[in-house]
Amino acid sequence: MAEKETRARDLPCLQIGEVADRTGVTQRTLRFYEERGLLRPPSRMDGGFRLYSEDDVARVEQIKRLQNLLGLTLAEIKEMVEAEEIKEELRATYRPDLEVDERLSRVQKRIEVTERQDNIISAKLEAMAVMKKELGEKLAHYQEVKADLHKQRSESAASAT
Amino acid sequence: MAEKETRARDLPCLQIGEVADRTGVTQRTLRFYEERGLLRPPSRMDGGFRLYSEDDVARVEQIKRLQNLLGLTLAEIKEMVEAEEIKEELRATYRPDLEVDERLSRVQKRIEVTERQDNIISAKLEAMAVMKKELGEKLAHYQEVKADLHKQRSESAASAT
DNA sequence: TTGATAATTGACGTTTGCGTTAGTGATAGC
DNA sequence: GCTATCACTAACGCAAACGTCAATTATCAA
Repeated sequence: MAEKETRARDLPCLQIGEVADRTGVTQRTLRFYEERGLLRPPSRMDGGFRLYSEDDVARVEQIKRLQNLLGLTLAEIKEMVEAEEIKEELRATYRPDLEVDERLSRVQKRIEVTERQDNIISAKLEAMAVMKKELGEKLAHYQEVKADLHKQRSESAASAT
Repeated sequence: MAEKETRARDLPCLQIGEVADRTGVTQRTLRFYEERGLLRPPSRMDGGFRLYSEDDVARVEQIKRLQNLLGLTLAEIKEMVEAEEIKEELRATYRPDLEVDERLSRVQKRIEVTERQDNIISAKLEAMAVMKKELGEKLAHYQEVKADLHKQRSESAASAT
């Protein structure tokens, strides 16, 4: 049953326009990502129209997060999403016993990639926390200056009467 | 005395090469930032060599932070550092009383810019925190899978004897 | 079946953020 | 005064990440 749900999620039924609308990127961008290997070549309708799945949508969103939040290049992002490919490959070709070593090394690879992402995020989070603190202090200072100036103005207005 | 220190910090005495070394950007980049209005045109030696101050170094570092952490474009960064200009202008032409309104509106401008930065940072921090949490869960999951596989392997090894 | 949309490939264009010469002048140590 | 750096301007170059036609074909609703 879990399998059925998985299949339902993977059922490609979205045209490129809808994916574009939902993810906020252009059709051009979707084709571009495909060309660069960031998205797997989607299945097609008889006429050749691309058909995307919900998984593909999730993937595009992930790419955008890696771009916007971490500032990674598409080349770097490609490396990371390739690890996702391996996951799906693992799930598809589920040959349980014999190749345990192979599966182990792939899980290991995924662990490494995930740890790298985590390191990047952690470093950025730290630096940004520092920056936010400084900004807060700055703001407080300006607010003070502003209050002073307001007082000055009202005083000089009072003395002018 | 505070004024003397400020002047000491502003004393331009660094050549472009040293600034490049200290900030980790190239000389080309420094000239480029100047061209784009991100750095004020520095003073020059008799022969025309640029002379930077410590304040300039700090500015370059700030630019780099805004680029790397927030992913802002140079155009956006320019807007922000222009507010810094106003600060220095305020400090230089310290005409206390008369133009209180003018000073108020400039402080107000700086407050707005700072708040914008703060908003960007806050949003990013939040999104990144979510991402970090997800990554943590992912990692935990993989570790589990890894442990399972290890167990499988040792078991099949045992049954093979 | 006939428009009105929506998608396809291919190719060239654009912006950002610098890199990279090239040719010339400035500074400093010996 | 020579020479080894260092810096100057000007101009062209370039990779990344798409944008923008153009010409053609699909899909779908009426």
